Amino acid sequence: MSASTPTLPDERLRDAERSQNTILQAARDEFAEHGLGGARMDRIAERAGLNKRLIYYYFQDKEQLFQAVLEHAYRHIREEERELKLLDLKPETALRRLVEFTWNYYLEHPEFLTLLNSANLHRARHLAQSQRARQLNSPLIATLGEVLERGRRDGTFRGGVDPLQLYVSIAGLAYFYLSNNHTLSAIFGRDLMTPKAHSERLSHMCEVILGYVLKD
Amino acid sequence: MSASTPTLPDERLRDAERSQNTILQAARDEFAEHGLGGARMDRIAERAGLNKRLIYYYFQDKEQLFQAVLEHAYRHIREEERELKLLDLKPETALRRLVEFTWNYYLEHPEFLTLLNSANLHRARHLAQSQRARQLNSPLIATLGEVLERGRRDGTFRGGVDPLQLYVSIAGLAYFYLSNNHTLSAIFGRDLMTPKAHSERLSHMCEVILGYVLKD
Amino acid sequence: MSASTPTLPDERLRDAERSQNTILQAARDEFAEHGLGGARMDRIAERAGLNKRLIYYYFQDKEQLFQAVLEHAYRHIREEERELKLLDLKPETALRRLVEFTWNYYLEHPEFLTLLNSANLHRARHLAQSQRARQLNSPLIATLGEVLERGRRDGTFRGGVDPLQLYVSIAGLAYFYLSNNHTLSAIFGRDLMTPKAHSERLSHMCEVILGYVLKD
Amino acid sequence: MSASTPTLPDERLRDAERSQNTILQAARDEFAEHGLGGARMDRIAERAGLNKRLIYYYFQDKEQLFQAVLEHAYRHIREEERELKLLDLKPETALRRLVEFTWNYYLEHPEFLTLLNSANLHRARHLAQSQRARQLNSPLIATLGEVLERGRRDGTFRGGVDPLQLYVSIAGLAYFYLSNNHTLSAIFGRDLMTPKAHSERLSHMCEVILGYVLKD
DNA sequence: TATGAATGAGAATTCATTCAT
DNA sequence: TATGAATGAATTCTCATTCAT
Repeated sequence: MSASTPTLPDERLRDAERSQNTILQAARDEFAEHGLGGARMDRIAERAGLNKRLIYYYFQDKEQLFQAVLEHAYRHIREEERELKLLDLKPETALRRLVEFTWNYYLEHPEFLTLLNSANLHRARHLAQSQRARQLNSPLIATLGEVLERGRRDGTFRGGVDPLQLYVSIAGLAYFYLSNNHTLSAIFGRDLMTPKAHSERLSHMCEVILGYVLKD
Repeated sequence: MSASTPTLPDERLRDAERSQNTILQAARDEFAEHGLGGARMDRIAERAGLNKRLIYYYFQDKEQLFQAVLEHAYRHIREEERELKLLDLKPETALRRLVEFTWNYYLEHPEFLTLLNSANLHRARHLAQSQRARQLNSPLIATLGEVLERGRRDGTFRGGVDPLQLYVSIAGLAYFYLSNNHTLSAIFGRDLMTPKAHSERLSHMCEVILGYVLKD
Repeated sequence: MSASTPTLPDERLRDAERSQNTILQAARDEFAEHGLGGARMDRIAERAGLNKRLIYYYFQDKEQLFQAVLEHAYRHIREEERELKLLDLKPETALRRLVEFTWNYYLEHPEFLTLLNSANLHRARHLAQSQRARQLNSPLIATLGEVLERGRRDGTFRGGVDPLQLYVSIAGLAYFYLSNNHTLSAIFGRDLMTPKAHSERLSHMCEVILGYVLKD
Repeated sequence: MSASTPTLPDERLRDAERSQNTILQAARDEFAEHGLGGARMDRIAERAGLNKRLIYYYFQDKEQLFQAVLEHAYRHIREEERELKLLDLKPETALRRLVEFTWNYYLEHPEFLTLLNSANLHRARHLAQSQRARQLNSPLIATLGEVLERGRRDGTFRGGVDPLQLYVSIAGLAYFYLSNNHTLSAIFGRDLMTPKAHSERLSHMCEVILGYVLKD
């Protein structure tokens, strides 16, 4: 039946790719929910609705699967960052946009945060082993440096700001709030995940970052 | 001396307590290094130099052991925070001191960061189940609020600063840098853990936080 | 023959089924010999000549394995009971045949007795949880009732005999002798398991039961 | 305080004896509820409200504790049987009384049934090792033989009845009903443990046994 | 007599992974 | 490409028992 149609090879390829993607998403969710140590290959197969053996067929083992998931996650955020086109905006707007983007991305992709945590728990060896690690090296720091320089030149920004430090700060302001919201909520008894709380946090972040960079 | 004295019963007590503390420290290290899912009860016993069975004797199971470790870690940082005596200092100094303390504590207690990560991965259920959770609720936010208020009144600080937001920001600036240093280093190709890098980060944090709070 | 035919998939199926049956028999023997509490999963695997993991693969855990064994045992005796075709015999012969069958079945299936003991020690929760419990409800009581009624009508049997009471009595007469033969032997110093003793017991049982049911 | 009173040695002895009895009762309940394999020394200590070490002090190990429990149980039923004074009654009354006693004893001492089951599961090796085993050998069979003989002589009983067979039958009629009531109830869907059901069973038992022994 | 601390051997169960088709 | 069957090495947890006082 299907053997007689010429589209088979392509279809098979597409099926193969689709299977890999299904596995990748299932794995991402499982790793995000349980961490690398707590993730179960059985559950990944179940989530994917595919045979467990297939995971090994495509990804060799749990470690390499995690690595693939991690690469995927990085590639995704990098692509979105590229879409920002910060250099098309005036420096202050660009910076504000970066802060907003970072906040919103973390908010909408909580799995990214836990994946990062897992990666760091394992001392980022999955990135070190990744041949694509360099591709993950975002041009964002360079772009941010250019934004800061332009701002300094047009007099709106102070000078002497290290773009890497600034980037880490922007990320940290969003990350800690979202990644640790469970312990924070438990201890301070305040729900940090309401829409109102979210918008207050974003305002706060903008004030802190722009207050630091803007001249007077 | 103690061998001939009636302190023997006490020593027995002390042994039990010492064993529990030894287990607690070993568990803290193991959980910090491998996360809750990756930690091994065998290794904890080995680290403690005690029989594995004893862990169950004192802590029932892995979950409750983790909970005890977490409570312990929180109690420790809360005690240190209390020592800061921020209200004895003038507001600007107090704030700077809090930033420095936070940075140094995280730097010297990397296990605290990974324990927090694990706790959050499990949605802080170990804190939720802890009857001491409330005691962990540090008076720090209230103290910080008082510092901010004093600064506002004496004209050095701006008004309208939410102490919880500020605390989360201070923590976040330190936390992200240290907790994620492996992925950051891997991706940006810069060693963030040299003494020089550390002192630069602390300077940056102070500038950001004080720049935000100080008037003009 | 089968190796060259398209029955291969079937063989695979048969392997799974065969493995499950092998496990079931090994488990039955182990449970019969040591009770539920004393049975060892390791030994079951060894008896079956299969990997221990496979037991969990097919039966989830020890409890469900026991349940499966119990269902199996009941199904088996019920099938044999059905073969008796008591309604094809005249009442007295039918009753005698039931007594003989019960005695012989218990004698030849000592594992059935200990399985029942284990099941009762656990308050029959394995049957309560069994969805097939009702299927195990043999039509024997109804059949026996019919036999008793026919005997009453043709004047050989007395009336007013509760078939359930009678069934329990028949079973009890055989069960206690065989199930408790070790303590009985130890205490009364008489070997109850010689062929002669067996045939004497069966005679006694027939006399008791038929003496009770037969008119004068 | 207590060291100065002369009653101390006695008191201590009495305490020792009391402790042993407490342990014995706790053990009996635990073994009855869970069987030998399922019983837990920890739970026995807990039930007794005494330190676990003390059990070993008095009973050496689990096996010997079980043996002691078993001996105790046998001694108890034998004492009660002796109280029956069957030889003071006329044969028919004596036999009826034995049936009633057996039923009631099993009904009021369900632990005896499960202890017997455990003992038999272990092939009565605890009785074989017991030096008191012979003492457990009840004179009941001899007594029952005498009752039967008297009945035969006075023309109320048939001859040729083996007292051991009869005793096993009496016990079996009660035992199976009570010991297996959980599986019987589950399968036949009839509650066998109501007072009404109990009295019906006892009537049935008397009819069966006396119907068998009484002439015509 | 009595007890809390400690232990080694084992027991159920889990998990990543491979086999065979 | 896809899958159900099978496995060995852990892993958590349990249990009877002993130590030390």
